[in-house]
Amino acid sequence: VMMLMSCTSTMISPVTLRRRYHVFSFPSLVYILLLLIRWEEERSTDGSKWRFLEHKGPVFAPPYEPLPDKVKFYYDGKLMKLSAPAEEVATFFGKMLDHEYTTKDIFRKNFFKDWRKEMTSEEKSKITDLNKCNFSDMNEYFKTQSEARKQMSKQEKQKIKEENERLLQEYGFCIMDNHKERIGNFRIEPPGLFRGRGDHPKMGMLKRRIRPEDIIINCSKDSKHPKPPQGTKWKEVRHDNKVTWLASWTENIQGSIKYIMLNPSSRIKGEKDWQKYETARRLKKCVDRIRNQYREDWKSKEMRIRQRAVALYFIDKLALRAGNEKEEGETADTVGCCSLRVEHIKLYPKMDDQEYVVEFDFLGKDSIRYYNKIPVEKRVFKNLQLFLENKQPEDDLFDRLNVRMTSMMDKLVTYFHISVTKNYLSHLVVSFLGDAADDSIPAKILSYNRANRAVAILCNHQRAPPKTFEKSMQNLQTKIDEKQNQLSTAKKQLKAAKADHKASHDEKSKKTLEVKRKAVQRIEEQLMKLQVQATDREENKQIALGTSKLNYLDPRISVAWCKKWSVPIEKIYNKTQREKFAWAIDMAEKDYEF
DNA sequence: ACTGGGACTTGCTCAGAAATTG
DNA sequence: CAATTTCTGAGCAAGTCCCAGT
Repeated sequence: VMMLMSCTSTMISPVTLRRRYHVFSFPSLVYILLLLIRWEEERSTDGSKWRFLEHKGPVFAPPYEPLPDKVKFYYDGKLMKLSAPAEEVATFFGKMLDHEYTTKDIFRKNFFKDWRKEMTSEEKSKITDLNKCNFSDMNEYFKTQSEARKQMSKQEKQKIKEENERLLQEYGFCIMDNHKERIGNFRIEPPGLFRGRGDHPKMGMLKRRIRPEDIIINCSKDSKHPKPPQGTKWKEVRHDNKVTWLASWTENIQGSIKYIMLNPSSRIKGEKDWQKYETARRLKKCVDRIRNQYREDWKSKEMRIRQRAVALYFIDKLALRAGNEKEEGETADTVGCCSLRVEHIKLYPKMDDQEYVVEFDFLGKDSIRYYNKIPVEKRVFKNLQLFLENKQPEDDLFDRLNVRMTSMMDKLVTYFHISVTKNYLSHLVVSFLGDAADDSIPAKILSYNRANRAVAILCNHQRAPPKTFEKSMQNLQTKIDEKQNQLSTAKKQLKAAKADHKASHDEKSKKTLEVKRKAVQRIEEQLMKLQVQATDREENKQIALGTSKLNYLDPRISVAWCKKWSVPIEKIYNKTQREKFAWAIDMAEKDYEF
């Protein structure tokens, strides 16, 4: 713990992230002026996040449009006209008829309960059984509608696009400390049915419509405050520069607060991101000592120290999440390291040719299954046996341990989670990204993706193989075969051309020879590209790369790697990603070391 | 010291855009 | 050019962590 504290105390001094603003779309003189002054400034030390903040407030969901009369609803086979509020909620369900959710008992039960609350007393007395409700006409209607939307003419589509663009220009940006910044989510979430993931006890509940009266606005005192829609009022307007959000409201399912915040490309998010990697980098310096320490702690007299040491070992080795406690019955039953229960692990003193194997099987974040078998050190194994003694399956594995047992524990776990995993992961990448000297660009990118994949696998970022995977794989294979045929044809032609040239030695045959040679080369390149693509896709079948690329890999490593091997940055980051990582692209030189 | 909840990051899903193919 | 496949971003749920109040 002391080691960690000494690590903490060398915190980076109040962030000074240099940021250059290359792009301005704001057509005002002010911004042209700002463009000329390259802006580099100190952040304050008192925890304030900004000095000036001005925005136009959120965009609300469009009001409910009642269904046309031709769309019918039947209860128990009989036609029924619903009141507008009841009808609106009914349409939420009607839209989802094809979704698996609507077959789930909990979903149906929760929906029905909340739906009844919106009914008139007359409706309430009639509609008592969801199974007797017929939403199929509604469902049909919405399908037709979306079909119609797809069939719209180019001009109509263009018009919608322009309208969206206008909304984005008006509400999608704010001014924070002299800069125009993109807002992440300026639209208020529309009403609908809550779609919790996994076995969520609240799935199907009505997510109510948010009104201006629910919204707290946050902006500078001296800014032009956003105007609430005509005839309405904000819940509150405050001026809190210790936080980064522009607006917030309380959601009715869990009672938690939702926010309107800036886009990842914004200064405020970029700085935070940069800080995260800097913390991880600093941890690199003391990680060895920490590892030695927790190994020592496996022998501690105190049970809670031993539990902590084993938990840390898991987090370190397997990149498990910390596992905060959560309220029972409020969310799906998922766990992380510290909240593992006896039922989630199995111990095998011997398994095949390995000793001391621990088998993990539990639902983690988003109810994604974590399944893993790993051999551990004898001492860890013995400790685990000890922790399991006299316990029921539903008891906590680490019963003496609480993520927040002490503030020290907080720090420790925090460090491990954000640092060790991430730090370690970045290391992994470095080693994977090591040598790419004479590979072609596609081959280099393959090796980049492999490094990315290694991280994703460690973090258990799985995905279901895409529905069309097999087919698209086959298509690719066909293409490869075709290319191969093409290649052999081209090679034959080349050979013929060579012979021809040898025989005649004239200019014309020389030219043909050159052309053929080029053709072979080109086809070979194309073939190679396809083969690399096939390998990449095959390896990527069950793994989602996005999250680790966006949140765990220090972008400066990627950028440096690109510079070092002359891989264009566009090959690994798309436009949005380049915006998010602008700070890293600006900062990292080819010799950057994590 | 403890705890509730506020703030912010992470991560999945799906619709629509873009690219590719026939 | 339409049909199909792939990619991208928006949307929002679900985590983590920290701070303020007791």
